[in-house]
Amino acid sequence: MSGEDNLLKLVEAEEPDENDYRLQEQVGFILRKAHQRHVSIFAARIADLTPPQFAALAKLRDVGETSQNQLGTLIAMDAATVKGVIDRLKARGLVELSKHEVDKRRLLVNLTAEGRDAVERLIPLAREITQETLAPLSAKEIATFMKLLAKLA
Amino acid sequence: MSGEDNLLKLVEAEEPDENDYRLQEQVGFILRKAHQRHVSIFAARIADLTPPQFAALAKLRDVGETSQNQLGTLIAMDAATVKGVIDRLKARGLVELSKHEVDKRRLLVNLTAEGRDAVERLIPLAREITQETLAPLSAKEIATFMKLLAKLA
DNA sequence: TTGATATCATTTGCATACGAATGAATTTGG
DNA sequence: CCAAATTCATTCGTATGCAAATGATATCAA
Repeated sequence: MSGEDNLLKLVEAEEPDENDYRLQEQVGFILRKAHQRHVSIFAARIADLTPPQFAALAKLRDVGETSQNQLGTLIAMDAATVKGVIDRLKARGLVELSKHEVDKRRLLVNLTAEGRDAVERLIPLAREITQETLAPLSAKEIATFMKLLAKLA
Repeated sequence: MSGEDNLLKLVEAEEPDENDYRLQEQVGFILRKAHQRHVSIFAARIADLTPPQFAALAKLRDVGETSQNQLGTLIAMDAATVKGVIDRLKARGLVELSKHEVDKRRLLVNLTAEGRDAVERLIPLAREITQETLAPLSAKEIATFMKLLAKLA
């Protein structure tokens, strides 16, 4: 092997082939597909609610009445997005809105009785959705995956 | 401990506490957040193109001219979505459309010279985006994570 | 106290994302 | 060969998701 060959190999090893970019192997692309698959599984099991809508209801069940903005922070939605989600839940009678007595900027959100019933009814299905999403992995793999995924999120 | 206590424990063990559903630990919720983080990193490095738009360009670079539908399959977008993406790329002169000579249903998509230049220029940035997205993980963790994520997608 | 800042909510505009319906063209099966 | 099924593309409606601008209110600091 000549010295030039060694140099070439070295360069290739340090600077991965310019012509070789595999979209299918990029984490962003696979993350997008994995998310799509999960949403699809969700829709198959819970047809009348989207994952963000369910997230809002589940979080309200946890924390009780909160401001719209605070809820958005808790479920990772910006103000514009959370407004749309809450509007639709309100239109369906699953949440109710009220004004904060002291801080007049805040819009308080809470579950209605119907909303609470809905969450309680859906939580078992949500557990199944989680299971089905993770079904391609073994129990051990699931533990590893969830740990690493949490680091990325 | 009474027999009733034992029964209670057994039931709790089989049927995980009804009142204990933690949204923050569900794979779908974390997957959504990880995806959001990636999109945010992407936008910070490549301001004038979205991840789906870049995916279309990168895939066209790989496979050359294809039908709009086929491209959608390759980058995991349904027909309605891919149409919008291609329309916007076309409006910016990055791809060009033509009709398939034989099969008149098909709309062929290809990179323009400008589109090809853009992809080549952006691929190094895309590599950096992948790296930054995975930065919270060690090299070993990255290998593990990508293997498991691929199984889920 | 008041002027600068910060926070909360809303609105607009743009870009995925997908189900469902439609129309045109092709392929398949009898 | 021809009717049925399939494929490709488009359109419509609905739902995130985010940046940027705006207005109202609250907090902070000089």
